[in-house]
Amino acid sequence: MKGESATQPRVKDAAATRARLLIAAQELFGLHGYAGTSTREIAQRSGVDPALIARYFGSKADLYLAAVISERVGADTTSKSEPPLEGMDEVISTVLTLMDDGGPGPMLQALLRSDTPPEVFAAARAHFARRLVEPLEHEHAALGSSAARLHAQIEAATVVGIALARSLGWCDELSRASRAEVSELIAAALRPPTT
Amino acid sequence: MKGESATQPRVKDAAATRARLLIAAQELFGLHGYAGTSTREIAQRSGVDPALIARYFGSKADLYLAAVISERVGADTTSKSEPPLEGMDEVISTVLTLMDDGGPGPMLQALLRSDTPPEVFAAARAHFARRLVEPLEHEHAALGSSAARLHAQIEAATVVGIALARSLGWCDELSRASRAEVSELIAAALRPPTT
DNA sequence: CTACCATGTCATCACTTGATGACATGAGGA
DNA sequence: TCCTCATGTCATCAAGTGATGACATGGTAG
Repeated sequence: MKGESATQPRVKDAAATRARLLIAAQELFGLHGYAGTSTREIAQRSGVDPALIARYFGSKADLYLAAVISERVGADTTSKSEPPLEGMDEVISTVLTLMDDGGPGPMLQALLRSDTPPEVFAAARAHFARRLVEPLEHEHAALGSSAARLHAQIEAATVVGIALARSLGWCDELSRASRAEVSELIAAALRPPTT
Repeated sequence: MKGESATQPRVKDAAATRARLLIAAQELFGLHGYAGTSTREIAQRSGVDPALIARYFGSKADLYLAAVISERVGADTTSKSEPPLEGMDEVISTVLTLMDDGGPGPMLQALLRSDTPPEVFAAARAHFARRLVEPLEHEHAALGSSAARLHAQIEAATVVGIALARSLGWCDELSRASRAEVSELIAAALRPPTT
């Protein structure tokens, strides 16, 4: 019996330190990207010795990969189930919310930057397709729309573009507008012909 | 009379070296961002000694700033006139074309990355507003649309988002689609109510 | 109790970065 | 011609990078 309580931090707990590193990595990579984040920063933020990154993840690139893969994008990653997003409105509000909270996130950073290791980029791409494009594609398919995939990809890119512009502060009005308001506008812009 | 011909590279020509540095900086910063590009890379690509960056621009950050400011986004910067883009269609095709040619470009890189020096970010923001948002805003205003500014900003973000997704290879179908096709789809998505 | 091994700490490596100043060179004026 | 200074070259610095291996420590099995 281990006998440790969850609230009291155990002095030596490999799983916990690994998790702390992963969380800090997600936050920092999500904010500053791969090249813009040093392993020492990650270690400091998580209160862990830098050398443990090598022990638990192998290298900085591997840690980045782990951060991208285990990132929450609209669903829990803790539970394997990850209920998929259910349609345009949910995709929009999810992306806007996540972006407001923690910036672009590792997945988007990986997609936006060319300093991303190819492995990581592929993983991020797959993530993007599965969490954002697929729900939209299913919605299109259900409505009998033609070229469902392409339209879904365009919509996903639109949502991401607007969320980026808003949360990174490219435009005054857009950044000032409330999340609900922006949600409304995106939905209106993307859904005129149907219904 | 200097007596040099334009085609023959002069052995010592401050203006030419400065220009070469600036062009290389625009290309590399546009591809790999600020932190992802080293001064030595820029120097090597332009065939110039790294130390001259300091001489001609002061520092890496200053060079970045110069690269952003003097970047072409849909118009010549060489001539002060810079005829503004004339409407949605022109904005779309311009952004798509520039992105296909040279990647996101310094301005977008500056907007996308948080490692951007504040000065540079401000300059990029201004550039974004002037070259992309304003033309769209005028179009809206001309049509008597309400909230012209906000709508213009959303449209600009949409165009940029889709262009990013397409040129960076986030989605298969979107990246495979021809520029004309994508142009068409964006225009169709953004212009349903009017006309 | 003791010995072992997972866990954590520390010093340090080789390398790259941006930046600086001393020096070489060549063009143009006196 | 010779001087001068803008221009270009080079060696080098201090700081920071990712990574590695030796060592300390403490929980736990025997």
